[in-house]
Amino acid sequence: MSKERVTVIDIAHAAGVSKSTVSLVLQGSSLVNEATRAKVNAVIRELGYVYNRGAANLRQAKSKIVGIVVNDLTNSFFAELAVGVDMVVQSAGYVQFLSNTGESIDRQREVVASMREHGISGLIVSPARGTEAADFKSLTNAGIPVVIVVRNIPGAKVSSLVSDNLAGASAAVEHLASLGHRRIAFMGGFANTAVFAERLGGYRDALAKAGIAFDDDLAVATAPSRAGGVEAVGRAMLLADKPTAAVCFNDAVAFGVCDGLRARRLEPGVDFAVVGFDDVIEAESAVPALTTISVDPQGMGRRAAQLLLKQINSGKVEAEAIVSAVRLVVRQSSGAGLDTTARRAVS
Amino acid sequence: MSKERVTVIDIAHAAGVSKSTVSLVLQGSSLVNEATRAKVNAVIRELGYVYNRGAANLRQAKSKIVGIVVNDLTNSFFAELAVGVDMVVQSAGYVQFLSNTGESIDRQREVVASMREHGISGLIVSPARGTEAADFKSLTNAGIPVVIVVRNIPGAKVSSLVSDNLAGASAAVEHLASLGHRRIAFMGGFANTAVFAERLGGYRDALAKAGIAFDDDLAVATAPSRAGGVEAVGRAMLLADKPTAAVCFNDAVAFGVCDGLRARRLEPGVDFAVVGFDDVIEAESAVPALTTISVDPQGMGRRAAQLLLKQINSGKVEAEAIVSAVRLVVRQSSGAGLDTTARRAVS
DNA sequence: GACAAAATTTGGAACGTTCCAAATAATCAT
DNA sequence: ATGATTATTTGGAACGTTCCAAATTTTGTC
Repeated sequence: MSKERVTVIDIAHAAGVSKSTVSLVLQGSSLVNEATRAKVNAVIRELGYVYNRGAANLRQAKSKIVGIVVNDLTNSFFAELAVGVDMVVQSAGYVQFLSNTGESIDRQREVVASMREHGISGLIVSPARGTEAADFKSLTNAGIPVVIVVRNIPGAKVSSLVSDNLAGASAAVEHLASLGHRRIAFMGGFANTAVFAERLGGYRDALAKAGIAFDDDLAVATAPSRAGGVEAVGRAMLLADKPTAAVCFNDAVAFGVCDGLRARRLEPGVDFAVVGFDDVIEAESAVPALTTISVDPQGMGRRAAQLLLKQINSGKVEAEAIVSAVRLVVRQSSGAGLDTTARRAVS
Repeated sequence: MSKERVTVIDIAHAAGVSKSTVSLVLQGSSLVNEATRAKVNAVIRELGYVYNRGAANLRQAKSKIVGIVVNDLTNSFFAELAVGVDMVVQSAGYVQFLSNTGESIDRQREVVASMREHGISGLIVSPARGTEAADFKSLTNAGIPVVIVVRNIPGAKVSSLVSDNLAGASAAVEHLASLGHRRIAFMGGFANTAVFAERLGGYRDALAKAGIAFDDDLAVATAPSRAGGVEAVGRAMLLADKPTAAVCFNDAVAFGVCDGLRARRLEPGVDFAVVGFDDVIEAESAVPALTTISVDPQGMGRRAAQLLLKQINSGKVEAEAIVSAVRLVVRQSSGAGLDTTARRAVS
């Protein structure tokens, strides 16, 4: 077994029909007679035929393949985003190329080019830092829809789906202020990214609205990781006028901040309030459970995929910019009592 | 711009050569004259030609595409595994289909079939629970190499790459026993999986070797997640004769155990020793840093990919079973002092 | 300048599908 | 039965590449 590939012609011979008829059956056409359809299907099973999509694509030039490239799959936010995409892509009968760039622009360029050669009919990308609008020009010129997620690229004429970073950070600050905090830090994140700028912007806005002066020392930028959170809390606690609360760039940073606090014998949620951003799955089961801004990465992945599929099917590539609503989820880490289910709509 | 696809024939015309010559240039053949090569390459750039791998595959039947399917991308162990695979696959000029099954056998069957139709030339799979040896028969019959990772499937005639679960759990127990613990629990994991059986086996072996009787109450099976860890510690602490240490099914469980301990005002690494399994990235930066069995998922991903590529290139599909060595990484959570770098080879 | 040898180039014929236009078969109304 | 409809089936000709065998050009030798 396993010598030659079984082809549509083999099926045709064995079933005593023409290859055209077999093709019709394959695509579930209603033109073909019920009896022949059954016969052909039987032979297909019997000979163990497997459809060759490559050949089909060659003829029809529309491929049931999409690409997804993320900047850091190691980060569970992006892993969940990918899972969300996977879900809808899969049930639409598509299959996805997935690649990780690890923030490398070069890798990103390579994998996008490679995916293009392989004939993707759409691309979802969470761009590496430093990606420029021009980097997707060639795709869009070819009429291949592109959806940018998470990080927006100013000036790119493609669809985007980002979360409402401004409103989210703003709500976090407002929440902390309402609990009486005045020295609220902003911790973590690389300063030269759009997402950072937006979240920091929301933080400043809300501070102003609460009548609290912005203090440059309280905005401590570090890597957007758990280790970065540890570092941030270390730096902030060196200040003469220490903060009593922090809104963090993301949940990973927030977990790091909790770690750093405990290393200093401070109990997060009791001695110091911390709010995260993203609401990754661990946020709920951590101790203390993390108060955070829920952006539902999996949902974002699903929506991005739906948007992409819509564009693929509708032929026209009309850029659409969606900002995804976000909500504050109050849990223990901000010290606001034990009601895990309290939630407030934000945007 | 962007009306018709630019093809090899267009290039040929524009460069004043035949399509065969263009094809030769494309594959970097040494047969073609340096001057013509330059000319052709210039035209290729000028017209913005993009190679159509689908068409090429059709002719040559070998595809520069591999598939990877994992059972839970949300789990950072698997996300890292995927990143490892991605790295070597990418630099070998391949591109990968990646799909998540979420432990669904049906999804797994579907995506594998779909990938097959798309012409993958190899598959790496971390099988969903309940996968049977027969499920990959059709792939291997067609001469497509398959590498099973993480969870072995008894009886499957394909290559596998799993970590040395027995030696790992054994080393963890030995470590705890050497610190004076006698009531050592085994926490987390679904009881009906091969990995669970192996780790529990290692636990029992080491217990016996240390002259400690196995106590059924101390083996508490739960979901292999953070929440499962919280649950496990909850159940164990109900016992009259409480444990003083635990080796956990994996790091996620271990983190949950730490959470659960803290919720009971016990400090992990001080009042109770915990050892994880996997050594995910967070293990190092958590507080307390987690003593764990390092299996280096990214490294496993890389090795799996290398093994697969080797098999793809060598044509022959000779099943190979690799068990990947594992080592104990001693950090704070087991209460063995503060030397983070202490490490011991295990298998 | 003629011949052989080496280097380079080149037309088809694949690869496995889908599509089109046209052929054939079945059904219907008269 | 007969012609008109309608339902089904069917041969090529694509799609964009690679491969083969053969043709052509260049180079080398005497």
